[in-house]
Amino acid sequence: MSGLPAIPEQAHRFGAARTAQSSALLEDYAELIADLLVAEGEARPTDIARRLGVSHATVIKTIGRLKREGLATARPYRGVFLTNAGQLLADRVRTRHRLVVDMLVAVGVPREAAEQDAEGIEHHVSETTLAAFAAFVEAAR
Amino acid sequence: MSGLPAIPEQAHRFGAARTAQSSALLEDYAELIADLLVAEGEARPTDIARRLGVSHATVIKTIGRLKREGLATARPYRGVFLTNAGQLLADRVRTRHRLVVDMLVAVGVPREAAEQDAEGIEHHVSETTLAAFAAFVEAAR
DNA sequence: CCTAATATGTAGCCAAGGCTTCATTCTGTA
DNA sequence: TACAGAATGAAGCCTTGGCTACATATTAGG
Repeated sequence: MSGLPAIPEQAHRFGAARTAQSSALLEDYAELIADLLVAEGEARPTDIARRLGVSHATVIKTIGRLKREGLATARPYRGVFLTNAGQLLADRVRTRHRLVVDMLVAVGVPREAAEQDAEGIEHHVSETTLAAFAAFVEAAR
Repeated sequence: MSGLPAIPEQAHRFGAARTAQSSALLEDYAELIADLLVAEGEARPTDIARRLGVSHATVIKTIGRLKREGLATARPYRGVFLTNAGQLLADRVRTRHRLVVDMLVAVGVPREAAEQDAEGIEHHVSETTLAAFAAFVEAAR
């Protein structure tokens, strides 16, 4: 009863967590780029770098990956834009992010800690879990 | 009101999430090794590999890192053991893991999804948030 | 309109965390 | 007890996601 999970079960869980992690960075970029486009009208590598707290070179390299994955477009010195796929991703991520924060707050987590922890948690919330959060937050209002 | 967070604020959040991620793997290993020691009396690289769903070579390399960080000891062909620091980490991680699962279940997440998502979520739950979870789960019982 | 400051991009380095391949050591059983 | 099969470890490769340093392009002020 208190033992370990079955091996295939446990291997699958860890594998899924690794998969989620590998899309986390692209999700963060998509959301941030979308936010910058709304707030500032443009998304420049330098601004992205400042907000992520990394060097601009790192950002430029990652933008290349976003392009390879069909999520963004960018021309030299002209800023970054999202493709339809990128915008869709950003929308999903933003909705999920808000819901995670709301859920944390609803169970009593202080706002500031909720905002902080949501930044990492959000990437590991499945559709099933998200639906449960939505129902819970709704009921708690 | 609906704009972006302040830059230092946001950079700090992303930075903290990256830091949390970098300790995630060691936390998983510590917890799994502790569980194997209890359940089987020993923690062999092959068993660890099967449960994580990675190759044994990857595990052996990571065990080297655990040793470098003072969390584990291992002699060739003799299995892996935890140092005091490693055992402490494992205990903390296990407690946190259970609490995350319990909280998810308490807000209505199906058990299976809760177990799955907790595997990724747990690494991003701060002490503050953990305390709130504990209070919430307690009250919900 | 020139020039200094800023932004962008390129190159090359590093560690982490995967992998496969191959050599070596155990170990259980015929 | 010998040996086949399983476990272990080492080596070398790959991608991600960081970094610094340097070169180039853009832009804003005087």
